[in-house]
Amino acid sequence: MGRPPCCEKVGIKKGPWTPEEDIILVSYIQEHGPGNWRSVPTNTGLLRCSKSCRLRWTNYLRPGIKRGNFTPHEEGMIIHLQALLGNKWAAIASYLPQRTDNDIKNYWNTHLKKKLKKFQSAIDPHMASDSTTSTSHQLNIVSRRSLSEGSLDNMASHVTLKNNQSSTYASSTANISRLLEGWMRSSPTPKTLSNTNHLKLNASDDLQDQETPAGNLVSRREELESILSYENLNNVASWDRSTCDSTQSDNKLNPRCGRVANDGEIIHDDHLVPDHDQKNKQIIRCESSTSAPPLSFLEKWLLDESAGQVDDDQMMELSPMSSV
DNA sequence: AATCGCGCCAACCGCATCGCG
DNA sequence: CCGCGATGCGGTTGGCGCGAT
Repeated sequence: MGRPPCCEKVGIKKGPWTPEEDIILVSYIQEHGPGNWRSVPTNTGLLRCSKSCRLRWTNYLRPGIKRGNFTPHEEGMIIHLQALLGNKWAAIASYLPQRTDNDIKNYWNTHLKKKLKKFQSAIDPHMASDSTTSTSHQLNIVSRRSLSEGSLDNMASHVTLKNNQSSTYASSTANISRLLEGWMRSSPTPKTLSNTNHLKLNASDDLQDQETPAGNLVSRREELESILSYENLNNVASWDRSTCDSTQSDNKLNPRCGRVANDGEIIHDDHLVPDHDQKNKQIIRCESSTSAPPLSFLEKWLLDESAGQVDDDQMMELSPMSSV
């Protein structure tokens, strides 16, 4: 016999919430605070299961939720974070505090997937059907431009134009890197990167052994570019993402299973191959800092990339929200 | 005006994970 | 360490609205 449904109790109401139910729930939470959802239906008299109450609160009634259209910047962030983290909607949502994971998930499924398809067709018809080409990698290219230029639609037309200019474009990592490199040069906030070394497409590169230019910013950028490289992204896509579970509110996000020191510096645990070992999980999960935690590596990078495009309000949004 | 098809999104379902005794 | 209840998360569904025919 299978597991009984969560809300099998007779008399439990399902379906859309009424304004009256919303009011009851909100006033209860105002008084008692969110949490202890099990007791909410009993204490309020709501004929809803605890899950339903929690979902209604977190996805709809919670204060500070922004509804309506996603901005191009939000779009870019979602695409980029999705490429890095996969379908970890809660983790992605923590970087867009005004959006719920459900919202982001819906937006991804209804809008961004389609846009990606459109983009794939534009960038290379073969690529779109080539299962060996990492979707994450394509998305990273898209998202970085999207962050910089404002929208995915612009990106698709940009790439179409680029393809027309060069009929020899092929879905190779080299060409992809060239595309990315071209963008890096045209980035609104160019950085002093080593021209020869700033795209690393070999997953066997040992990051620890690389000589990096002085300055954390540059080394981190190189770090990320390595992460974003084709092979590494495939790795990221294939390993169990839970090993870098960023849903823990006090963890620093580190896409490559390193540790993030309090100053934001990445510390690699290269011996920690992604696996299901719980002990490793404990190590991989990054230590939380004390008050006013520093921006994570990824946040800094995102901020950096979109500099000049992001207004102050959006900047504020970049801090991962502590769980409610 | 009626019907159909489709897109969107709130909500559900079930598994995973956490936390406590 | 283990079991169990509570909570979190992500995939999926169903209903509503709207445009096309």
